[in-house]
Amino acid sequence: MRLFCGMLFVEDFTMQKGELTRQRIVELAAPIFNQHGYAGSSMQDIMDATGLEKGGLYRHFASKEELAAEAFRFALRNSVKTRTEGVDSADAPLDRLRYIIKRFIEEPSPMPGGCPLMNTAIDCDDGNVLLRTLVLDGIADWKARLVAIVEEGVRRREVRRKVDPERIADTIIATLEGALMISRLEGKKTALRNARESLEDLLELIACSRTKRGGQRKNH
Amino acid sequence: MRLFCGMLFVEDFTMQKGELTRQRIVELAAPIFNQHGYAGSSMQDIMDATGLEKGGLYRHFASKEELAAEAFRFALRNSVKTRTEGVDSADAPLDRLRYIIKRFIEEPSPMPGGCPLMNTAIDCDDGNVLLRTLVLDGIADWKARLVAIVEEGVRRREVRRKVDPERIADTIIATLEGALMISRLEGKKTALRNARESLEDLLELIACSRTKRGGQRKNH
Amino acid sequence: MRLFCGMLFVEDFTMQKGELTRQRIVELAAPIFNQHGYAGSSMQDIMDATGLEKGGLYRHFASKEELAAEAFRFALRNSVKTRTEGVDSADAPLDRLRYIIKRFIEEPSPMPGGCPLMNTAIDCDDGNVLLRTLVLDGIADWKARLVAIVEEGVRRREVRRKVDPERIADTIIATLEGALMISRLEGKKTALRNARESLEDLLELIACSRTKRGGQRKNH
Amino acid sequence: MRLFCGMLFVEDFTMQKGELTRQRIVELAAPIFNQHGYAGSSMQDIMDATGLEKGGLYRHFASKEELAAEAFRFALRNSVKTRTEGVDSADAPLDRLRYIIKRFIEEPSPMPGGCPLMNTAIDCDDGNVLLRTLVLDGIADWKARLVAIVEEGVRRREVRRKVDPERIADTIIATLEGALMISRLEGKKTALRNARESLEDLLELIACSRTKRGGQRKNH
DNA sequence: ACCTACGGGACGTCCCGTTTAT
DNA sequence: ATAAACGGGACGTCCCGTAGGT
Repeated sequence: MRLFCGMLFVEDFTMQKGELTRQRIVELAAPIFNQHGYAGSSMQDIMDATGLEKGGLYRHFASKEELAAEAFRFALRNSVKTRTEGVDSADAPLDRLRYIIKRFIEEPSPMPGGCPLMNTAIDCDDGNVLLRTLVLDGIADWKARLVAIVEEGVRRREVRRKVDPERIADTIIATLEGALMISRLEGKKTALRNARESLEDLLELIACSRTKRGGQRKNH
Repeated sequence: MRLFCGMLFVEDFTMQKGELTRQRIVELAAPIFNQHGYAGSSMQDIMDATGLEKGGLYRHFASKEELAAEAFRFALRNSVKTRTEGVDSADAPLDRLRYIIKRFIEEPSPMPGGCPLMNTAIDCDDGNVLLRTLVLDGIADWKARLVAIVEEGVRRREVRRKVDPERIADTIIATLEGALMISRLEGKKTALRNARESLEDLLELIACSRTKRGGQRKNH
Repeated sequence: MRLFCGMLFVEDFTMQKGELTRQRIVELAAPIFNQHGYAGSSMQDIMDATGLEKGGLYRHFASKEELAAEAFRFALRNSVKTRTEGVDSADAPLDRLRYIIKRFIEEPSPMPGGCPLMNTAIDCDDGNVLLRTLVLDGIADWKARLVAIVEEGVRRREVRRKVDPERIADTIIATLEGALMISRLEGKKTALRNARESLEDLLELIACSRTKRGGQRKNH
Repeated sequence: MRLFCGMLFVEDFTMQKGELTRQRIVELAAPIFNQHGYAGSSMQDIMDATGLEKGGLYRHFASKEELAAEAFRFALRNSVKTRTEGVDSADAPLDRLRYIIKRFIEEPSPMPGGCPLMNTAIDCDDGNVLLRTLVLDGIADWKARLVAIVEEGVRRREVRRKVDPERIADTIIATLEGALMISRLEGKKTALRNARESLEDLLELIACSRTKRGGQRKNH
């Protein structure tokens, strides 16, 4: 039996009906929590979406919080997958960063409600410890991935030695997430496109040889 | 009677007791809504914070939504005020931008819970139309302010002619807000400081004479 | 303010909205419990019937059991009222008994589901102490009423002195209730009509002068 | 293999273990359903009584409803058997009726919870079609038996020609069942005894020669 | 401005009837 | 025949936002 489990195909000959139901619940709950937040989503909403009753839900999850955590994990996995799909098509580290930025702008989130990381980061600003940890991990992962690429760039002499990889990672993440927020609010992609342009300026700035593409740029 | 003076409501000499109470409610409700979101904040929470009973609250606000709107207005006003305080100390447009960025980093938000704009933008992603409009206005104001400064820079020959002021505005806002989010999540200011550095790179990039400060920069 | 409260008009200037709602719940719950029994009726059924939510119901009744008890009281009051309406039109005790029997046959129960006394008697055969007491009281009341009429008949020399009033009361109640059960089951009134005829035979038997109507009877 | 002998299923020599278990389940389930009704009895109750697990139960019965039906059949068979035992000791039709009435009063029901017919009649007043049919059949059987006796009485000139046998049957059943209900409720046999006396009056009334026992009666 | 009443509805527990794997 | 798994749904508690009365 071949099962789609988040971003991975998992071979599991023993997966039970209950496990499938659990998966289904998670998949349907994820967009709800992502759109309305933890407090703004009710178990009734999940019941409506899944067609299950209370009993069916609570058999698979001990509490709303646990379900929300699972749903977040799923949403994050999905987002990461979409955002990183095809990165390997580029070889040069800077091109990989450019690809990632482009991908983010073009396919902001496969999950209704925007970026699960940002949504949940803000939603769980109060007590919810579990969610908070998960978001923190998510951000750390993302940052690590970007840092690795920048470091690889330095190693390959494509990126200047003095550049702080973490600064670049932070900046990319911050700018993209912030722009996504504005973009969603305004209902148009301008902010995202503007962010992309500025980030590409930034990449050029940290590149070893600036002259390569600099002359062709249009806006400055 | 309330008088709007600059960014703040100032009590008139004839302000009634009721009006004062209303003001007090708003001030105490703002951090609550900003921290826990609309759905996550209850009238009971407001009661606890103000020491008033429900009836007392509903005497001043027709509904929770109205109170939340008022609270958001207050929170936004407060944030804007804090962030723009002292901008006039700098004269050159680019310096003003630098000042604004520095201010944001150092005094991220006087309102517990972070930036009301971002929080509310994400919180009201679902139905809440009133709040959504207010946030949109808030972002537009902020953007307009930044655009005006960049335009002034162009006029003064301090900023290159080809630069799109809106792109700069979008980038600054996006990067600052995104970095604030990360910063709050991580519980340390690194992300904000990194964002600042990158934004200053950006400003230098759009400045007419690059040579001025470029040589002194440490990281590239 | 004039309120219909079960079988009585009650003058109550202070009756609140909540009390009205409570009344409404009872009135709508009574037929449900009477039809499906205690275990067979759910609070959800009551919610559906009243249009209220859980909270609205449990504000007025501490538990399902309490609501069921109140509903039974209402159902019983209603039944008694219907069955005794117009008894006073007859003066002679035996005629009053005949009238009561006739009334029972013709208007077996105003409450969907049949006689609340019988239904509840059988339904609460297990633990439910509260309901059991109420049913017992209901039966006792009914019996007392019939006993009083028979005794009055004895006093007026209309009924033979040796007749045991309680036996007559028990017989009338038993026969009517039993016949009603059969009647409802069969979906036709034959059993009730047969019971009536037999009961009238019985009344004639205990009357002082048998000759009066005996010759005119058709079936024996 | 089961053999129907008189009123009971009797085990054949070749009866399998499974069939025995099924029989045992029915016997233990019958009093439970008879006492608490269909909705008030749970499969868990049956499990507790039989010591079987759910799977064991469902091996023998496709559903709760089927088990309840079987249990009712058993309970009814048992009741009928007890009530008719020894009727043949009397020869004269009226005496047989008197015997049946006496038996009913003295041995109201061998099945805990009272008469299965009455209990189920009232319990299945709502949807349950299968049970309803069984009860209807049960009543019809009983009535037929009584009608046959009365008709035999007419044939033997023991009962007046004009008497409607069905009326007598209906009256006897109704009165006995009604009295049983009262009796069980009150926790004493008075109602049953009173019913018996009245029914004996009735029998005397339909008998051809009244004089026989009339003079010895005490109460009128 | 307080206080209470009101009805809505979320959450979670428990157990029910049924199915499945063993 | 057992035992666990499954999804349904009942019950009841708590608190929410709101409305009125005082």
